[in-house]
Amino acid sequence: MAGPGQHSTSQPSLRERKQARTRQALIEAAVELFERQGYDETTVAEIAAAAEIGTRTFFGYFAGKEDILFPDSDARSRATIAAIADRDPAEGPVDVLLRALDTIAESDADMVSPMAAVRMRLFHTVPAVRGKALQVQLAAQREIARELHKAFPGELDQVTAAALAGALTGAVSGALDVLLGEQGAEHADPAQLQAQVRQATERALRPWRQAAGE
Amino acid sequence: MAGPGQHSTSQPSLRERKQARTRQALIEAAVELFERQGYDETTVAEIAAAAEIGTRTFFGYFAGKEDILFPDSDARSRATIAAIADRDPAEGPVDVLLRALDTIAESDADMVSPMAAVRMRLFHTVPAVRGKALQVQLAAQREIARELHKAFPGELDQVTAAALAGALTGAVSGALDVLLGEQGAEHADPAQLQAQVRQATERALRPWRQAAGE
DNA sequence: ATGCGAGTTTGCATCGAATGCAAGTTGGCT
DNA sequence: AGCCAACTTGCATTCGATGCAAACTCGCAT
Repeated sequence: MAGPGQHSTSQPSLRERKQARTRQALIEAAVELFERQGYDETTVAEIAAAAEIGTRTFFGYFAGKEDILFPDSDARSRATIAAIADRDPAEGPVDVLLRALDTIAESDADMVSPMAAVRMRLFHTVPAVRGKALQVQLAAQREIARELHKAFPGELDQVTAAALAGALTGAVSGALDVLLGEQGAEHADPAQLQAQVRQATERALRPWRQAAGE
Repeated sequence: MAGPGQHSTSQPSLRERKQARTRQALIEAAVELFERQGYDETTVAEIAAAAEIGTRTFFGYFAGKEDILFPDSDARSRATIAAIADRDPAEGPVDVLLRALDTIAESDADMVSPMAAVRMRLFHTVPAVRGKALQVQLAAQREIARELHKAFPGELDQVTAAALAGALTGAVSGALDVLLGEQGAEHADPAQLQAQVRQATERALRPWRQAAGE
């Protein structure tokens, strides 16, 4: 093997601390460079050099150039799954998902990170980044579908659970696509943004509230 | 410019016929090679050679290696837009979308093409192909959202239209992902496959059907 | 029919992402 | 101290993708 692998749940060793620092340095260097020169104009070699590691080593930390824009890519699905986990017995599937959506919007520090802005701009301009982002979304959607089916075995079979998960992520990303795609998205008020997403999603999923069980 | 560009609506000239043949030859050669050797093991040079054109010329016909798996990528959005166009005045947004999705599921001859099978297998194994497929889907979704908003200006603002388009396409693709993603999808005969697609779509859209008209 | 010109094809050179390989180097642990 | 495994790094290589300039082909007006 070539690259570092994540480790135990115990105290971080010197090695792990160093790797974490290197990883962070890579991310910051990349964001900085992407912002200044653009994505295609920045080479992996430059990023590695800026983080003071060998070019070859970069690929030990990230599988590809795009991947550096999606560290902790499964944060969203983890949050959703957590929301599903501690659900109220009275809640229906759609209620749980909408609550998860609220939870994410509140606790998601990623919406305001400097990287998020860069990522969003590159999403609209660089096909490779768009492709990667959509793959991350699909992975999350699949994970959600699986947990959803596990949490509501009687109510949702696998296909229906997948449909619901797809409907949720599709609705949210669709709304965000419009809200953030328009110019001036960077100066938007997060709270108002969330309200709009919430409202649009709720309307799109409304039929599921009653019809969830077949 | 380097590559050929599509032409008028009139009679296809000799030039255009040749290009169409070359394009088709490229597609068939690529599918054949992908099938036999796998995607990563097939180089663009091989595809071009099999179609008897220079390697450089390939990129005049397709922007990248993945793109050859998605010719006529906007067929779906065109069909949807057509369905939206000739809607009944009494139909609501959901009704129109449901009808559009039905039309697509039925008239989509692409589901049984030899390429479709290869494409589906590669979707699950090759990240680049998966990314491209998702981008095509997103493009269609956006187009649908735009037309939907245009068709129901008073009823649907842009955000809601996008959320609705995302929810429906997400639900269908989510259901298909589960139903066709499991093993054995490749060995099913076309008729059975088509039936499965129909069933998945049906179940994914059921909640909206029951609540249609609102 | 002839020949001009736009549209195409192609080879060549180049760049950059990505990977295998084979040393080196470093940190963890006894 | 010293071994072992994990990690780093450079080197060579493959392949996708693009710019460039020279050939070539077809459509069309004369």
